[in-house]
Amino acid sequence: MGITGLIPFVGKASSQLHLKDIRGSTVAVDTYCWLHKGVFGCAEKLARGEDTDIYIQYCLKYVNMLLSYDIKPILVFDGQHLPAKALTEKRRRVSRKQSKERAAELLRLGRIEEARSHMRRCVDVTHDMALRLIRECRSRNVDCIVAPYEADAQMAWLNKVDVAQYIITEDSDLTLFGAKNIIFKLDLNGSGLLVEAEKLHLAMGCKEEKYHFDKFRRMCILSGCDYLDSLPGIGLAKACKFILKTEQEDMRIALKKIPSYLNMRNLEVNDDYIENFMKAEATFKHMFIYNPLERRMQRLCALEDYETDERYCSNAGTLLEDSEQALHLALGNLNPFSMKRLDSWTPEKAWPTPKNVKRSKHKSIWQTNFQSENTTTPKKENSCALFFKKVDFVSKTVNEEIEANQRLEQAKQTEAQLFTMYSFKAKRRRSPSRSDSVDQERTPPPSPVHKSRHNPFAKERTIEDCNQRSPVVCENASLLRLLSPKKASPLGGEADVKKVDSLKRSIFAKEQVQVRSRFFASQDEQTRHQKEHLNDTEKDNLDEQKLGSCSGHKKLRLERKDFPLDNQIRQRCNSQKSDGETDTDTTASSLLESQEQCVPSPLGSQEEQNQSQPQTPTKSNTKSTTIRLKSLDLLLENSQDPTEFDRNNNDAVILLSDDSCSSEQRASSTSTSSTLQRQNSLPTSKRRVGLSKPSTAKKGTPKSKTNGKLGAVSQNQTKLSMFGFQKKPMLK
DNA sequence: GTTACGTTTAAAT
DNA sequence: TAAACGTAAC
Repeated sequence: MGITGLIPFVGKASSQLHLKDIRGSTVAVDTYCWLHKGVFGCAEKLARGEDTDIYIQYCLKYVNMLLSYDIKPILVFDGQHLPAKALTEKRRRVSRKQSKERAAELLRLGRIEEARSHMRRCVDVTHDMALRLIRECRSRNVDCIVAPYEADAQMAWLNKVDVAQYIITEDSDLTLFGAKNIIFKLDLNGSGLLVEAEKLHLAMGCKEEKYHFDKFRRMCILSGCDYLDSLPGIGLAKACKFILKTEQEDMRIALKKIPSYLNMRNLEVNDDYIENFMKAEATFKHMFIYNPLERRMQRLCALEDYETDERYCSNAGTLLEDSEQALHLALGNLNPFSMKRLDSWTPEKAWPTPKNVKRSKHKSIWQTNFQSENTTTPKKENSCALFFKKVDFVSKTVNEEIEANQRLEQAKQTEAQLFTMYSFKAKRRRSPSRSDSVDQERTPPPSPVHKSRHNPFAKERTIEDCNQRSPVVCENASLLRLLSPKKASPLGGEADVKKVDSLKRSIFAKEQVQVRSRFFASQDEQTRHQKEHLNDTEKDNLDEQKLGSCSGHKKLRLERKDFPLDNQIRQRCNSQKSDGETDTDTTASSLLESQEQCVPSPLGSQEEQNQSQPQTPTKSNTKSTTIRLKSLDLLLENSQDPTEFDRNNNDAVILLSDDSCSSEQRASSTSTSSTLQRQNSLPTSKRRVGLSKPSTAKKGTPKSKTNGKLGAVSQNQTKLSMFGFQKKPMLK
């Protein structure tokens, strides 16, 4: 039941959280929440008495999700019912029975849909069902514990002693047990709502120095909780008002002042209510839990801690004298209601692992040496990040560069992790020189390197290279390869792999690459200053004018009907292209981008992606040449023949900036290579690849204004939209 | 503005 | 089952 309206009430103490933020931690899970949701999917089968494991599989999905984020789950189950909740449970049983009878009746009448609705209401989660899940978890080395009474108290204790740093539940009652970090509404994408106890004073509107957790708990009890109904007319708001007003610590005295403090003269606070209030408070403080580290039952908080009179603890459970029985109850071997032995599992015995079951490597709370090695809070991992070199040729100072380098060094330790995050399930084609390249990655060659001033992602070239080889239009090997694989990679597939490796090195190891979601740009100072004095329409006109006159651009059109995707990639793609991207004149960027959207992201949640794309412009903007390394990698990996791109006639448009080019040129795929070759004669400093709309373009500009074209870019402007990683740079 | 209460909706596949 | 929502009463 929980506290009505508590989650909205604690809004100021809550924040969105993703499981990736709590890697390496341990969470206690209110497993009945998952079981109840899982049961919903197979309620009809269960109501008919058919065997199903759908609810088990549903729970295991969550377990696996947690494990995938290197989070150790401890599944906590409810134990015996407290006397205080006996009435509630009885009501529920009656309600379920009625629902079952009604469902049967509706089925007889042929009203299937209505019957289904009632069938969902008549299914209960039994301990047998919980035991099935416990058995599955045991085989996966995932810890489970059955609380002597309420799972809430057990989880709060695990949180209190720091065995679990977070708690996953849907029950707002948990906050009253003193849990520190609670995750509500966790979904299968890994997103949830974190409520932090240390911020609860914000929700109450109380100064931190005047706040004590007891005040919050008393407020909640006053507003009505599982163990005590509220006084008529008292909700969270009024309870909060009263608690903040009273200075009296002794609630037996304070509660009598409610009518006068809240100006509710007709309200009666009798002795019964006060007695029950004291009992409710004691229940939240002193309920019995099981300590798996010391293998004994104990109270959540000792009575001495609060100098609580034991007579108020009548709803806080009783101590099981038989310690063996208490242990087996906690292990899940006993039915908590009948105390009947159902299983004989012990943590000491090595149990065989079923085939195809992957065991977690986390240390079990049931291991005797767990406490000595796991009592410290896991170190929060440094955020891994890539940095991008902000191409600001005017204002960049040496100090800034040093700072950026320092940040890069700090980020390096997590590069390996980052590579893992952005790796693909598709098998990587390993080149024979792979090991060499890995070594090189660790110890970059000390040779003098010529770095492009315009393209931070450009492949590094030695000075000798610059002298010997004719300059290429596209310094980015991957992009060039995409445009013209034959010309770009005369050495064949192996050379391409090397090029990509080198490209990666240049991004991840050498260059300072700040990752932005889709594109990054250095603003052309001249254009920017010019635009500052113009209104939006004039800005757009300026953009169009620049593009139209093509004073510095060359437009290449690669006629292709289909993009080279192997079946594996195609299967991942769910036609997520938006309307704007389904034009027949689809650009290479949008094609790549639409594919990119289909590639499973290590980040997962949409919300997070939004966060990581603070400057993501409108669709028309993102349609610009945004080519992601991941896509290129994927394409390269999945294309056995480097010339495969040519065989597929994709429709791609790439803008190239070139002062010497005075008019818009279009070239078919057959002429692309020659066009690129002509570009080779251009001065390096004037090469532009992958131009996109300037970031100063008015957000949400109607497509008609820009005519669906890419934005104008002046000759000094470098706007590369080639590697739009989704990882948000998070630096501390 | 707050509370109480009835109704609707989402939960899963 | 509980949260969310709408509405009426105070």
